[in-house]
Amino acid sequence: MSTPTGTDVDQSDDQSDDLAHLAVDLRLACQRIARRVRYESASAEAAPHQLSVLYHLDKRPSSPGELADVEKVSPPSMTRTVNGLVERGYVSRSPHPSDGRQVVLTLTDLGRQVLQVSRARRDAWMAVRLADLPESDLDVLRRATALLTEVAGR
Amino acid sequence: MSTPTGTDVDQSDDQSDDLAHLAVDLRLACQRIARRVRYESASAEAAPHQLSVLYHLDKRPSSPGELADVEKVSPPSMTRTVNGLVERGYVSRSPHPSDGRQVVLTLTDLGRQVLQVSRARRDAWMAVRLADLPESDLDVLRRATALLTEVAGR
DNA sequence: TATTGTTATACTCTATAACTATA
DNA sequence: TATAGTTATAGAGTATAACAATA
Repeated sequence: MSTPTGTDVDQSDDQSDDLAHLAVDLRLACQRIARRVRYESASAEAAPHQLSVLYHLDKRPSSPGELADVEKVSPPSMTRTVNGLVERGYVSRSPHPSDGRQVVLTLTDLGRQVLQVSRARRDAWMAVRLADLPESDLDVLRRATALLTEVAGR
Repeated sequence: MSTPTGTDVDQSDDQSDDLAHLAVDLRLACQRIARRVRYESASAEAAPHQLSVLYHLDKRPSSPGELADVEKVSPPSMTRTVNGLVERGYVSRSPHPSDGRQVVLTLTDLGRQVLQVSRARRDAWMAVRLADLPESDLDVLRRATALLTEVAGR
C-alpha cells in the first residue's frame, strides 16, 4: 500500500521499458529541468511572469487583453503586471491608432536589455551542462527535443 | 532590433546542431511539457504544492523541516501547507519517538487515495501521447529521460 | 448593447521576524 | 545556546465583480 506503482523513479528502474513508467519518468525529468531553469534564470530585474510578458512583447507589440489571453491570466491581473513593467520603464503604453478603447504595449530599449540579460543567463545553465555530454548523447537529446515539442503541442 | 538572437525557436531550425540552439530548444520543450502536465493534472482535491508534499510523504514519513528543505520553501510556508493537508485529512501529525521537538507527518489512507487519483490523471495525459509513438521514438525518449534526469540533478 | 481596460476587494501562497518548547 | 516548529504580520500575484470609456 505504501509503495505504489509509478513513484519510485529516482531509483534505477529496470522495468522502464513499460510505457507507463516511461511516461512518469519522462514527465518528472521535464519537470525537473523546467524547475531548475526557472530557478537558475531568476532575475532581480523582473519576476517570471513579468519576463514572460516581455518575451511576448519582444515578438510584437500587443494589447493587455491579448497578453491576458496568451498568458492565461485574467485581465485585471495583466493590468497589474503591465503596471509594474511600465513603472520600471520596461514597457510603454500608447493609444491604439484606430480603436480608442485599446492600448498598445511596446517593449522599451531598457526592457529589451533586461530581456537580453535574462535570456543569456537562462540559456547559459543548460548550455554549460550540455557541453559536458558526448556527441552521441547530444544526438539523442536533439531527437528527443523534436519529439517532446511534438508531444507538448498536441 | 526586434528580432534578437535566441528567441526564434518556434520556427523550424535548420542549424539546430549548434549546442546553444539545442539548449534553448530542449529547455523550451521541457518547459512546455511541464506546463501541459501541470495544466492537465490540476486537481480539485489538492493544489500543486500540496500534491508535491503528498508525493514526498508517500515515499516516507517526514518532518515539516525536511519537507521545507526538499520543497525549497520556508518553514512557516510548509507549516501552512501541512495545516491544510491535516485539515483535509490527507496527512496526520504524530510526535517524534525520541526528539520531542520534532513532528512526524504521515500520509493517511485518504491522502493516499487523493494521490492515486491525481497520479492517474496526470500520467494519463503523457501516456496517451506516448502510446501514439513508434518504438524507435520511445527508445529515444527513454535514453533522453536518463540524460535529462542527469542534467537536471547537477 | 458589446467590448476593452481599469479599479475595488478578497483570497492564496510566500517570506521574515518573533515566540515556544525541547535538546 | 542551538534547533524544530509555530504564530504574527506583511508582501506578491491572482481572481471575480463593478465601473468607465469607446465601438
